[in-house]
Amino acid sequence: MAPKQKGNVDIVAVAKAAKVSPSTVSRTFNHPDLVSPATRKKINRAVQKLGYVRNRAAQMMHGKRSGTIGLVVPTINHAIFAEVIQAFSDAIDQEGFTLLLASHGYDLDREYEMVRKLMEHRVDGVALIGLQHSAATSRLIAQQETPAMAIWNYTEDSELPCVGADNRLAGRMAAEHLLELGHRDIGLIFPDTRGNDRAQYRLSSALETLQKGGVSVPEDRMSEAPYSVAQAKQAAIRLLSGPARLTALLCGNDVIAQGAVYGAQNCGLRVPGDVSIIGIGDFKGSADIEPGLTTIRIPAETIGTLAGQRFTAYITSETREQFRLRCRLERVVRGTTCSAA
Amino acid sequence: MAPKQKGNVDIVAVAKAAKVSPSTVSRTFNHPDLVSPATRKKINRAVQKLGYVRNRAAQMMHGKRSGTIGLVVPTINHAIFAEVIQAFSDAIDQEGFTLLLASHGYDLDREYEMVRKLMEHRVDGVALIGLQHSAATSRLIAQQETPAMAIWNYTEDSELPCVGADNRLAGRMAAEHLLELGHRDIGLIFPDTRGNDRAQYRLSSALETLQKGGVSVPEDRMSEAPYSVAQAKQAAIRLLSGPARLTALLCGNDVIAQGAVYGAQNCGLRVPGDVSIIGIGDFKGSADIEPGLTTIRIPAETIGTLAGQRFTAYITSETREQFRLRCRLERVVRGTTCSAA
DNA sequence: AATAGTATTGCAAACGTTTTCATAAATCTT
DNA sequence: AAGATTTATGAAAACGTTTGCAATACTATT
Repeated sequence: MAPKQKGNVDIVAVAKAAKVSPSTVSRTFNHPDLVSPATRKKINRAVQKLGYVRNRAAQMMHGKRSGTIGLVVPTINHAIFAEVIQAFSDAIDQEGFTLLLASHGYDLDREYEMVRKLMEHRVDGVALIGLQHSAATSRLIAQQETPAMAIWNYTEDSELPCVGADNRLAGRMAAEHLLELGHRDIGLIFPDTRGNDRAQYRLSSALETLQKGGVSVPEDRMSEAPYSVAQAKQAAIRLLSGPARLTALLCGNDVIAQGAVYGAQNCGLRVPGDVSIIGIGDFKGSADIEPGLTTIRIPAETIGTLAGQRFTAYITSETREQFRLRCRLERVVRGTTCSAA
Repeated sequence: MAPKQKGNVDIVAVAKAAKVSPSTVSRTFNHPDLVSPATRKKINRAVQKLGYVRNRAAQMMHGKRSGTIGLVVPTINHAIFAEVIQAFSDAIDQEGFTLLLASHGYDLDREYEMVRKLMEHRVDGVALIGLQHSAATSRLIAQQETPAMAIWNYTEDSELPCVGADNRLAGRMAAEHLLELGHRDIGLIFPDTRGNDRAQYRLSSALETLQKGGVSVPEDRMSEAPYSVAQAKQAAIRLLSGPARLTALLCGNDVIAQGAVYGAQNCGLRVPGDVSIIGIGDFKGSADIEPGLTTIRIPAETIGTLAGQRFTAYITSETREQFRLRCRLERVVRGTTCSAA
């Protein structure tokens, strides 16, 4: 059926089969209006018969766009990033772009390597998670004049165009919620903040808000946990079985919060009766656990979609005007928080 | 610091800056042993100064590999695929490849489009999830002679090289577990099996095993649920509040199983006291919920890593000998199953 | 029926590399 | 110290496209 010319089906093979010149074949793809319908039909038949597939690398060499966008994330294996990646991928796919994906495991030096690698493939743009990046990365982006953007975090003075949420506000909202409920003895469980501006912002603003509310959080009420339910559970147990009688736990993200819920239950404490727990993120599944997790919702899907749409528009436009989109946060009160005593 | 030649830093710019010919520059990258140390140093300095970044598209035009591998998944936004993608990405990255990722939402026609799109970018190989694909997809792969492999599912007679688990066995193991515990009234909740051979295999072999064990599962004990805790919960409630007095639920994957646990609890049934529940997959988090989910573990990370390693080896080898790897399944008994009454 | 357009096609250069071949310089033979 | 190797470099062709320009074949105008 498909005669496959030992794999070397290129535009000139098609031209030969259709008895026209390569130029005409090329034009049929790129400017069909300049080619007569009859010729077009001949060419399409030849394309069909030979199973020709366009070679974008070769096109690219004429200043055409590669049609790829690079996305560099800390990790793929994460409810929240998975959701962003999916939405971003769908959005750029809609515009004919393909996703080049790389992850760096929260290591900013590896992030640089990944960006470099993507640039070797001449991506039309590179999207990064968060606004904190190594100087080398910024220099590289500037030097190559590759369009770049930040996803997930928003600040009004960001260097890069960005689409995301205000993580400082997220930390504040979580703290305010606990404050409003009358909690004074509050523990914090956060991930390592190095190279993770999202967590950094959340933590510092939560702390600040609590302070302003007259609540101080000494060292022994803070704990660090990686992105893992099991380890967060351990961290919560440590905190809750310590000397301080905590009535609330503020967690850096929903996975940690989920672990904290199990940890509290494990200590024989009822949630929210004995201890209130709030997360940040509203991951898929946070609504489903029992009791439903109270959290500050960050609209991952919306962010991914918007980021994809804006970025492709940015890339294809001539003007290249900066954009900064702040996505609204939402306090989602479910079953893991209630007023203190 | 970096003078950036209006973005047109190519190999001849470097050559000019280092006062050598472009050939020598090229050689410095590809066959450094053929160029004198002194010259190499000059060239590296020029590269540094101009911020030159290799152009793989241009290399590719000389029969060099593109250095990219395409991965087409049903969806990224899925605990289980996210884990595979991460592991696969890391494994191929190790070998210098970059990941081109696309998703099709369980639509085999869209899968074809995605494969085609990846081939336009001349990926060095394309990995697909599962063994069931449209005829068009298979034809395209054969015609283009692009190395291809299947991830996640294993059968000994697969057309494509594959790394995965035997999903038939998974279904059987889950059914056997319930049978061994003495359950006779068993309900099934599975996702839509169209275009999803993993679910198909699991379902049919579970059904078959139950049958052999003398347990029949009439239509009204089967329910369909998409990949969503909330909807699985509803499906479980429907099943458990029906006329049949079910003592066990066999779920097509862990997300559904988790929903089923909540559904059972919602019906006032204790798990596993009143109803046993088993899932398939052992997703991240399945161990953490309360009670821990009994499941058939499919080692996603191992599969992803192995797939990446084997595929890159396959691609870079001359011989191209087929490979088929079956990853071991494991029955993980946690807290959601116990013997019938 | 001759002229001026217009629609369609082909030629050839260009894109940024790699690689074969040829050449020049350095080193080794004896 | 002359030839024989070996080492280091450069020139040019090739890869698969796109596109500006030139050429040809139509069509419309008078």
